Amino acid sequence: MILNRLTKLRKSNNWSLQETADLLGIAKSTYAGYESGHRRPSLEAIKLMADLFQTSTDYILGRVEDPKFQPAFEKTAIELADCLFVDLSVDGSTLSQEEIEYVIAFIRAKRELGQRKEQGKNSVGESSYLNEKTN
Amino acid sequence: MILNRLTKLRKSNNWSLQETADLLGIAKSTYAGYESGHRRPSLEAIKLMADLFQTSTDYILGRVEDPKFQPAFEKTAIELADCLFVDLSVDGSTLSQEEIEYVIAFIRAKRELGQRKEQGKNSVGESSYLNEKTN
DNA sequence: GATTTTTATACGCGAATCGCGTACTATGGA
DNA sequence: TCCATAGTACGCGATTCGCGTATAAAAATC
Repeated sequence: MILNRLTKLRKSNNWSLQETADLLGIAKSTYAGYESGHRRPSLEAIKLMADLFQTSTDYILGRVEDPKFQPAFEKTAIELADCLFVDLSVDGSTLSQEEIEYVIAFIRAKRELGQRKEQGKNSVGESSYLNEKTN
Repeated sequence: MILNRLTKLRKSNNWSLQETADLLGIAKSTYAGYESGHRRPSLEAIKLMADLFQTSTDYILGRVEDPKFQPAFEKTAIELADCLFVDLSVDGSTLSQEEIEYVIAFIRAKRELGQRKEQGKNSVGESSYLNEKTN
């Protein structure tokens, strides 16, 4: 069982622990225990969560990587806050959930400051300093 | 959890209860309890059986009908610097190439500062203290 | 047919742990 | 400041899990 996945699934729906627990019909502390690793869900709880999060028990238990039964790149645009299908990485190491949240906040702040670049456009200008790290 | 499925899976391999229990590394009476319904498997046991019988936990738990239905196993790790083929977005608007470069620089700077502020929060695996300075 | 081996089922008990209530801290808004 | 919400952690009662063991049926061996 992979702890981060539950948290990620819950946050992708913008649910609090209390909300999620209510939807599952269990106590908040119980569900919180699942996410923190203090408690492990029963078989029923696993199934309920798979239903609620619209994924599979195999994904929650860590047997498969893909939460959905569809290709990861079906969509061309991946919303960062909702990026369950892929792991993003920088310099080879995967971004943690917290880092992703920082990035989102960073982007928002940057846009807030009036740095409004064209949004739908892609200027494919390769930058040189990005490739300084070689594997 | 659907009782008959375990028995069918076991017999399709022509295994006895003892054989199956040995393969799973549990007591015969324990596994027999799963089939008879007297006992319910733990999360580990469910995963072990899914592996052994080459099916999914969802099938054993009765969430899907097809025992051979496995989700796509495409490991999707996107290196941000190389993700020209997919669009990332925040709040619905696509990140420009320049923004992505800023994000990469942001992440690198953040990691450079040493991310020891968080402890035991996200542990990918069992050891949470081991990977603070790996490569 | 009798004896031994294998298979399947069920019971009882000690140990493990599940789920809940509760308390605590941190954060943000009125 | 006060209050509400979010997240975390602890203790306890009750559930039940996993094992050994016993029993019965079936199969195999002689």
